[in-house]
Amino acid sequence: MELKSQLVKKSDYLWELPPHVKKGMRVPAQVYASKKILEEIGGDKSLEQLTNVAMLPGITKASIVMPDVHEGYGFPIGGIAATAWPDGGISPGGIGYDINCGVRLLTSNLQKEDLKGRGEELAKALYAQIPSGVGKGGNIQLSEKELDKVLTLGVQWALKNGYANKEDIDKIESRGRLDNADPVCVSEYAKKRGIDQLGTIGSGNHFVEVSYVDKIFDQEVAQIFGLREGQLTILIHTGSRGLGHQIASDYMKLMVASMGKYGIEVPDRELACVPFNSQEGQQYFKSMAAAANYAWCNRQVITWEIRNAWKEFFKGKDTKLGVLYDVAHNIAKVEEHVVEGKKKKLIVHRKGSTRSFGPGHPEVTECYKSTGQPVIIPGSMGTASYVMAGTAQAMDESFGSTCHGAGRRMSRRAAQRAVNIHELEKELVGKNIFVRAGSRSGVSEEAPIAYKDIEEVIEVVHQAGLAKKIARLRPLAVIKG
DNA sequence: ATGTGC
Repeated sequence: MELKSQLVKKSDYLWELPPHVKKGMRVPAQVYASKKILEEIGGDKSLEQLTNVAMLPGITKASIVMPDVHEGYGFPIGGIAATAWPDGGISPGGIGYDINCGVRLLTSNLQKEDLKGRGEELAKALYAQIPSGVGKGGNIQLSEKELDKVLTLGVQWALKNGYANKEDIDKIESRGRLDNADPVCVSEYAKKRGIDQLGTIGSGNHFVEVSYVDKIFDQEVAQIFGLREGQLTILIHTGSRGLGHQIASDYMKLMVASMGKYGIEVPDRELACVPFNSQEGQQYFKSMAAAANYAWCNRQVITWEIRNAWKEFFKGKDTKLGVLYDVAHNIAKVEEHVVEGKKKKLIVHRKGSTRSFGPGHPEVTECYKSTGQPVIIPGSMGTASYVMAGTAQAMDESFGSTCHGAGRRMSRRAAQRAVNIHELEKELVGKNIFVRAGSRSGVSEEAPIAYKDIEEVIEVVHQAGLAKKIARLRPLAVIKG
């Protein structure tokens, strides 16, 4: 029977496939969605993948997806899989090819009016300053030894080398550094691909976007986050580039080869995993941490590039740019969660899913302790993005996780076919949004119709209590690969 | 996502 028709309604925003729907499921499969979102789910392999994930060794409580779910490599994108520490499975497919793909939000001291009539000019100025595109290198020359330091130190490297302010560090998830990173576990080829890509955006759905605060939903929290209506903000969405991609490829291959040794069987090779505490598991985890550090460093160097361009562009004005927060949405972390009343140490895979740690959590930075961590959710190109806050309910239900974006509803190819690029460009200009991109086909793939409605996705996680709406941002200028 | 594929 079709999986979708077997979904059991648990609440207005939560649906479940019980373990008996498919042989081998160890836990239920859960979908956070409204009725409207549900209509768009299941046209691809995402539900099949969700139930496959429920078969992972050591999977705890449930295999979970958010309303932005869509098909991914083995695991669905928009999902969370927590396995039992120390010997539950760790799977590169549960993290994705772009290790520590994530989003950073910068806040300015300028208002929308300060940009009036200069949107296109700003897009050009930023495009000139920030390298982008597939396979593109950047302007920073690293020696092999320095690259190893980036992999080990993350944003600490950026601070030591003048690309970061001390205040930035506290406003980055895990302070921009995972200390278990080990460059020895990273292949020479992966390093070669990463050595000249620090400070670059890449392509696909990666971007730098100048936006403004269009609406505030929670005045008190917005004030603590440093947000006010009309304020210019900047979103950075990118990850670990060729380096992370190569690490993912290297270890997916290794895990397929070593899985049998541990007696692990999974329904799809793309779910290949090994015990977290096995030699291969640890090698991957240390390598993944190195890629995560690279990605945080990448978003930090891009911040530095933007700060330089901003200073020049708004000469004579208050050009200070602060970091509101930086989140990873493709990563695995060892975390403690309460499951069935008991504290448990888990390996939490988030693939296209964002941490949403609530108020008072020890891992939430001091300045946001009272509000819960900032959660930054980018919408599709030309639509809104959201700033949310983590909740206690997310800690109870979804291992402290929420969605990561609008989520595709059309494949890249389908989008290319469906979108008339000239009309799309006209439409964006009509909305006063200036896009500067290296590839026109790349813009088509990212057209808003290729994505779900961000408003609906946000409403689901807000109503479900997994994150709280704080502010909405609207785009003004976008830089893409 | 990715110097875009077995």
